[in-house]
Amino acid sequence: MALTLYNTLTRRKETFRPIDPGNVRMYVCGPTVYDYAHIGNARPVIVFDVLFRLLRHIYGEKHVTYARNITDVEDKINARAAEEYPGLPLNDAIHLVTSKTEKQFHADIAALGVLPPTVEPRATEHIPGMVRLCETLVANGHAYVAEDHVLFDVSSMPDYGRLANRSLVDMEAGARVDVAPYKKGPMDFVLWKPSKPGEPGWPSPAGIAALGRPGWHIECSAMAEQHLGQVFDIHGGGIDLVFPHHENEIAQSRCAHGTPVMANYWMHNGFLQVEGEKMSKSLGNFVTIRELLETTKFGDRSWPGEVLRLAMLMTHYRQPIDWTSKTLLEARLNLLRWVEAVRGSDPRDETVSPTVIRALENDLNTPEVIAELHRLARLAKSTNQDDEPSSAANQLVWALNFLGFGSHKDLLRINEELDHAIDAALKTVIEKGITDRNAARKAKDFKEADRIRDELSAMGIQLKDAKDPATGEIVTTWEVKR
RNA sequence: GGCCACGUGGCGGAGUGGUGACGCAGCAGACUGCAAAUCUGCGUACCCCGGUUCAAUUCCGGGCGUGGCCUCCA
Repeated sequence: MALTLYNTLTRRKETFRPIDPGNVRMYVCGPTVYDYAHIGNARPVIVFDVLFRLLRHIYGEKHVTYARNITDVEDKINARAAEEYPGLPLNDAIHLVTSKTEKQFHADIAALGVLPPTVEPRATEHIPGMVRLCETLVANGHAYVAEDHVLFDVSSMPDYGRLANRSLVDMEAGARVDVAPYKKGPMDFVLWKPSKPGEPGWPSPAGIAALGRPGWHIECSAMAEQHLGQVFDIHGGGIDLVFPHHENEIAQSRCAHGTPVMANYWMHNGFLQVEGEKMSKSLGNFVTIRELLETTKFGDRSWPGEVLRLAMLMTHYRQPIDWTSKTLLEARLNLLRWVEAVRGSDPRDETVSPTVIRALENDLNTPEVIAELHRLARLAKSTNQDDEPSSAANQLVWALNFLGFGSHKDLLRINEELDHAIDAALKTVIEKGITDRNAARKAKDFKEADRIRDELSAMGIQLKDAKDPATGEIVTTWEVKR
């Protein structure tokens, strides 16, 4: 089956046909680095990581270029820098904020099993490209200079609004923004603006004498052009970026290059809510990736990155997702189950279940993938040899690996973390309890056996008795209560 | 006000013009000294009102509800 993707441009699922199968190119809007990434930021990062992995599987690792940018010039960064380092020159403070935040971001998403993109361009390293775009747009009549700003003239582009599916007339009718007096049209947007003294500034385009800095959208146009070319295959991001960010990127790039499209396929992940409400600092439900990984702030426990990743993939990427501790518990339970199913296996020949690939090829239907993982786990744990448990376990290992949950070894480590993360002293107590209890059971002193079991249970340790299928002996294991 | 999504069983969550998602919870059986765990099996659904159709949860129209965008936002 061919890869099919939902395209926001056409509002339907389409067969994916790359411009050049030898170099499939994808751009995804990355973070603006001024603060810890929150769990909503993690969604596109994970979703497009899955797509990246799938594209590499289909076209070959060397034939996919994935660019995910870092925006390190922006008003919020300036504000944060001034606030955090009031004693430093602004530009030094900005550098501290952006480099620190970028490091945090990389550490956070690495914990989520996200592969590094092929290139990770920074906005500040692409200022000349932005200046050139401005120059071109002014020269060809799509932009104009006013009060040291360069503004895009939306009336110069007949199909402006096509991605967001709205006409200029609609937007102006619904406008509720004060229009800057120097704008020709109310929807015109800034490509370049003057810097205030002390702010980061670069030599301006189009004969503007004052130092300036880029507007919000231009950085993506410049970085995409440099790393992927004027027209490329896939452009992704959160659905809230459709308008104005992506619409304006399209306007700038297409009008500068004279191309009918910027990217052939536009993909957008759905919005994330937290416990049924919009995530916001004022509601107090704002939650960062790092808090989920390292603190017990959400759901009274910390969560391994694999659990967060799975929770994100349990809902289809275009659907809204409600981020709840219940969802995380369910993800954790599923993961434990799968890890248990592959624990004793010895995976060799790499075979990713065709069902998994087929489900992903259908517009990244990860819930269907998860159903297949459950099926494989059931077979792997089946006692019926006709089900070929070892083959199923092997497939499960490779499917999980393919989806970014790590190698077989990593999976066993997850199990250790989720199940046996307990200090050595307590482990000794548990082992002794099991030995004593089994002795008591042999002596038919069930009162004593149950007392030991209850005592461990009160400590949060669950004993599990299982029959060894070969010998018929009862083997007792334990886990931290789920 | 304009535009765009979404509304599936107790819960989460796929999908489909006519029969099965899947998971959790629940119920039953096997196992167990009894439990738990595990294994096996089972049930219940498609917001409301019209329309199209032999047939609609699925397509179309209207309504209601929730969310998003129109201003920084993944």
